[in-house]
Amino acid sequence: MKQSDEQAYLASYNRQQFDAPLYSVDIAIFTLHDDQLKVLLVQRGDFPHKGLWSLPGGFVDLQEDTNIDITARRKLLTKTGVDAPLLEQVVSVGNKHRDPRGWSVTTLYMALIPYAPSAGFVDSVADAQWWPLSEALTLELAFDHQQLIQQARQRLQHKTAYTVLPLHVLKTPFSLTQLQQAFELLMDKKLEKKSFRRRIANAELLKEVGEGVPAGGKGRPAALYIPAPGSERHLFTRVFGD
Amino acid sequence: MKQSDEQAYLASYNRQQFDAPLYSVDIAIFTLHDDQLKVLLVQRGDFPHKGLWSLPGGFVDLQEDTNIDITARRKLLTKTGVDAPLLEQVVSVGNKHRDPRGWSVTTLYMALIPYAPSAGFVDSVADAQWWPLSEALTLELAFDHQQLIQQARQRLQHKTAYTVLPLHVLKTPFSLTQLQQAFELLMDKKLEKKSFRRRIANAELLKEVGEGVPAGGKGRPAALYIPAPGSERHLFTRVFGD
DNA sequence: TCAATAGTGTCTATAAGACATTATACT
DNA sequence: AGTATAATGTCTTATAGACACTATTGA
Repeated sequence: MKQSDEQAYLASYNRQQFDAPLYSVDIAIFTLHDDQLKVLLVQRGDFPHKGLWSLPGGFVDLQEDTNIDITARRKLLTKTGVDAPLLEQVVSVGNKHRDPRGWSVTTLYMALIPYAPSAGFVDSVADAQWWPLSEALTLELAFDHQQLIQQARQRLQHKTAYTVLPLHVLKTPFSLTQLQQAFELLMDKKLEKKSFRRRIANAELLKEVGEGVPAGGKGRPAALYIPAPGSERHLFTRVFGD
Repeated sequence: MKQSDEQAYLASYNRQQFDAPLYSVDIAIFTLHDDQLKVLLVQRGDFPHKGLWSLPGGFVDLQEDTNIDITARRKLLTKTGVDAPLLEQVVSVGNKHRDPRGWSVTTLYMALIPYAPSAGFVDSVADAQWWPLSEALTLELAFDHQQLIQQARQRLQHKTAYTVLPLHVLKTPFSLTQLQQAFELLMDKKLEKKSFRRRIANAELLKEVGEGVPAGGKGRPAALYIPAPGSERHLFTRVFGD
């Protein structure tokens, strides 16, 4: 009978009975290009804030989406043409004022992808564009997306110090010099070459797969590597570059 | 005119026009008591899952709450009598199946508080109770709260390795032995006494404020400490107990 | 003096910082 | 040979682990 009480309650439950906040997801996708950290923005085609640049994102499709990770991936794909298999949740922000339509909550995701494969695709979407982060930080963005970008960037910087997150922005195979440059750009900090290589070598995260041309086309050829399986989940017990 | 277009849009915007997920916050509050990590649970008085134990939490009050942190703090206070000034966001979980009423998103918060001050208060709220974590993990809890507790516990354990989170579960003043016990219980791992004390001393996080009785009432009295201002934000560059 | 708890000394192991040196390619 | 880039050697420094030792209290 307790069981049937619950069923009666659910049968008569009306989701619209209580006023609820708007709920959305937003995605900060970063990449490296021209020795710069770039973020993908889309120009809003609808109100509110029509015409302003913003993070890709949007509302949950209650029929199609089974969870919010899927919502984030779908929104990113349809709005920008970019597919990011590894979206990481950063934070949720919810308050009365961030959206002119009223009380609103968003869950912010972050991801890193190599530049080339997506660039072609993105270029075909007229209103999606990679922005150098330094420029993006000076734009007037929709909603509180300026702050969201900064939170994502902070998480990025922090996590780079004890994970191998930068692996995700490189096309494979890559050289150790390229990997170090990726770390340096994501951390916004120069690293000692020897320390860097020791750390990577000791962790046994990479597989050597041959040789390639050096950076700049001159000099000694560099050994090339691909990530070893499971390497993305490696955690260092000591932060880097302190 | 672009401005007035936007205003016309907002004036005619109907929040109920699109079906939205339910949105709630849930809070996992931990404390230490009887040498055990405990979590605060409330017994559900309403459907769904009436009668089951659950994390305190609930829906946003669009009139009263200005942001979700405030929602979390208010829900915790009204449901359990506990006021936690430092709620930390853990993760948001949203999917089609976690709530029988349909698509639902929750933002999970976590906090640590000293046992005594709240315990009295909590005891007066009939349906709120501290549970040893080991027991809580065997209970049938409402919704996906079993998994939420585990995620909060994991974050707790992880953060204890590079912050001074355990400071928050102690009544001040405390001895270094008590502090070490707090670390050990939160990390679920024994620590070397000398390493622990060296680490704390080097970080200059504590202020000595006298002497007190030793643990167990026997033996040499222990020096007592309080946290120095700003110590809660200290980050170690090397994880502990590895 | 013994038991119990608080606190210190000291040696080793690990990994990062600094920076000099060697290696391999192209012109 | 000269230059550019890749890769390594090695000394110093910082901090954790291990564990023995001393210090201070009450019974």
